[in-house]
Amino acid sequence: MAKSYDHKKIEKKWQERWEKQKLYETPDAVAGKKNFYTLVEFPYPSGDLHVGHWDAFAVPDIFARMKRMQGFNVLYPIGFDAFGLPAENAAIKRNIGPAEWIEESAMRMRGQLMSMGNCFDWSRTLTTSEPSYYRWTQWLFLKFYEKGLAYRGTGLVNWCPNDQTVLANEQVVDGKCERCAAVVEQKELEQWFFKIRDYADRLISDLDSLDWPEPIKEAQRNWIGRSEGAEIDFPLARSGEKLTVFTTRPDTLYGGTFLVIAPEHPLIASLPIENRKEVDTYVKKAMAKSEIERIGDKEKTGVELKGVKAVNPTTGVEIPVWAADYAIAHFGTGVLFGDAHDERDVAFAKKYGIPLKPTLKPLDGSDDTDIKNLSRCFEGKGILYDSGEFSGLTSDEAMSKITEKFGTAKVTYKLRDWLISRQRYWGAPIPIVYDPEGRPHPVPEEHLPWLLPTDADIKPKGTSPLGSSKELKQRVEKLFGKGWTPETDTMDGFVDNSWYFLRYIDPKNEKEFSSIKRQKEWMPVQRYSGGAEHTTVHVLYSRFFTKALFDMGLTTENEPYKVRMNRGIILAEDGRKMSKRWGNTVNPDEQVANVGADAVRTYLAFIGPYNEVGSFPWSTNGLVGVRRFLERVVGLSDKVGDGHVSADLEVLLNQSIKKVGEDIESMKFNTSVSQLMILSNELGKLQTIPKQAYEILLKLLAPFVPHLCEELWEAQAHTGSIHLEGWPSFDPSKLQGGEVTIAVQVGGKTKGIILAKQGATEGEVVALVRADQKLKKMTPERPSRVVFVPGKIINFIV
RNA sequence: GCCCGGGUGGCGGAAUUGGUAUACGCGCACGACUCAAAAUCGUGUCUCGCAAGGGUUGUGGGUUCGACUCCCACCCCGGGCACCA
Repeated sequence: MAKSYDHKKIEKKWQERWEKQKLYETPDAVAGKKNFYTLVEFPYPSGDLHVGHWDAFAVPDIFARMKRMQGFNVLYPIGFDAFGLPAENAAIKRNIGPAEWIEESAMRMRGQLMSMGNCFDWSRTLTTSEPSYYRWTQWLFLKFYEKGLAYRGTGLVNWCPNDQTVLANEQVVDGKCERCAAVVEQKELEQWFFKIRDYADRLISDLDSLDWPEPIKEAQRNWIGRSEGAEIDFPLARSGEKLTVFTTRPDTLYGGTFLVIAPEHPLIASLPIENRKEVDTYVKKAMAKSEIERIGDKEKTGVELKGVKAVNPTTGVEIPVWAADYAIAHFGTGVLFGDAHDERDVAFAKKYGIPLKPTLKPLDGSDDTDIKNLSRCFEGKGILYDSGEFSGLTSDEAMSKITEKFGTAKVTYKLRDWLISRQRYWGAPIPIVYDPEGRPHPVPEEHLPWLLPTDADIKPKGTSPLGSSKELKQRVEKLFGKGWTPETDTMDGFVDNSWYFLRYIDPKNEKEFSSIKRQKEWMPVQRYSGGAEHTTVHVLYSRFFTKALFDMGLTTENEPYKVRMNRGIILAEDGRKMSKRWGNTVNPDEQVANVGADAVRTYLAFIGPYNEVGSFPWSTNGLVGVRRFLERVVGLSDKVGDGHVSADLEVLLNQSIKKVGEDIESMKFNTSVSQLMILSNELGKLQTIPKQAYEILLKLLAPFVPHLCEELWEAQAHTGSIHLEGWPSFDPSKLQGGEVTIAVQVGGKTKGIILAKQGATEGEVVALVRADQKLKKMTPERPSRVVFVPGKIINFIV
């Protein structure tokens, strides 16, 4: 009869005791222990924890706990990402103030987080919307401003008509707002930006040295979108002006028969255009289109800038200039030359009857009539002709030579500077004030935190809510003088969370945002896991922050995260995404009430490989299976006694210690759980379970099942916490028993297995096969060859 | 279109990195216990075959004594970028 397993009682008991004993408070340094920083993305206070949160926080806790047992001083912190759109929208939906909402929901979530039984150090917790935190967000803004990395710029920006604010490029997914899915519009506005583009090269090249999964690196490279090419000046005929184009294919320059300028290009306004009215109409129409419409429109449109002629610098030929919306204002120079070796240029030229001039033939010398008569567009690299002194060269040879003669080598990026202004209330106020002439000035440090006023009308209405605050207006006039006005935009929430990991390690510091001393003790983060959707947003931004601060001497690291991992997602039982709309959500609180936090944690660990991004359907049956496993472990304790550890059991114990430890280290929790099941199944077969063996099982299981293992450990007459025990070590010489199984093959096909003593020679194994009734018949008597892999395979080749 | 992953039972997934494919769990079937059911325990469970045997890791080829693993071509799924010059 198995002992009862009252998870509610056990989990409550140990959570209280841990808190009382401050078991998980992490000192900055412990003699004889190395510091180890492991991090998970902190939640925004949504009011309720869902299964995804359990997957995000309770599963990596297994890793943190093993590291603790392995003798590291482990920091596993948690806090709330409380500023920003999600939190504010949640508050507005419930019709209460964001500050109240944050307080209320953070309190409830804290309780839910506690129920996971994680080894979070709550003494270091932080909330980004608290003045003690955001004063440092503002301080960092001022540092960026000082270094010219924060600037005010005018240009076309993404505008979400639903959230009533501008958005960074990273927050626009397929032309829609990532939060509310409204189609994003383009607006010409003056906004604050961070110069992340200055770091584009380093953000790419430093990836090489990082031990990160390739897909994450690749996604960042794609996002930054580095292109090498050349800038080439095309002088305008009968004018001192010129248009500069960017191209990645300077080898086709001789065939450049027209220029294309982006409709939004500011230069259009100043060019001597004869058909000004027509052009202006086109520009207006193009700009009214959303990004989605523009991309969706396969048909290219454009208008010729009559009266404007550019000169191809290679030939001196005058060529027409067109405005067309397939040219993008913010890529390269916003101007390109059209030629016969680019599909888009050819399609455009054919539509409008612009002449084309092919200048490349295939490298292999194959027939190129179809290319010459323009029935096929050849985009590859080839051999040049009709290209002056460069005729006969290959594209690769010609590119650098033509660049040298007519232009300058240049690198450009898809990445745009980070737009950080938000026309919303719930964010850190940008610490800038304007003098009566409208010039910006930083708010002096002594006035930080530059408090978010409480008297503003927070409803989003397209202009910054802070503009409605009398208190802020008066504050500015009082401090700076009559006619001075405040900046009324707040900062993007992603600014707050670009540096939070540096605050956990020095959370109470009132003099610095994060001291170098603490950074030296803790940084870099050894393991960082989070959602795949943050790859080109938060992860990129925080890398940029770290690098910028590193250059200012404010951080010790050039890269914040030693290892970054993206987590998969937990689907509903029906294989779809969990959604209130489908009514298929799983409430973790209910599951915890039914089977306990320990079972839920272990089930999520068991569901699939944590180190791979996948989608895993929830299975209540699977959860029950894990609960049964834990009940069996409880049942085992009845049979624990002073038994002798057999040779076979010793091998299994050593194998288990190795497997479980290694798999936790690489976040393959599913296979460590499987090994623990194997071990406990084997122990269950014994009449008496040696105490020593049972206690090894408990220690290996403790990171997964922290409450129950503590209870069972105490029942074995221990007074200290199992979580303060050392992680078991294995003896590499005892990973194999005296006997090994050897597969017997004929021509590579397995016919059976044979048991041989460890270290058996080929002759001995052959003799065993000959002695086996069944195998004797199947194996050739006179094989042409025998392949023998000691301890593994004997292969008879006919 | 370019670039990353991936394709293994009814399902989630294993496979010591070239060496017994399908571990572990779920589900299912049968049995034990029970008046019965649930729970629990036991046995079985890739496939064809009564068996002896044979076949099987998306498809087709190749390398090798031996391929889920390496190479080539193709198909499909997931993800990133995308009128980026």
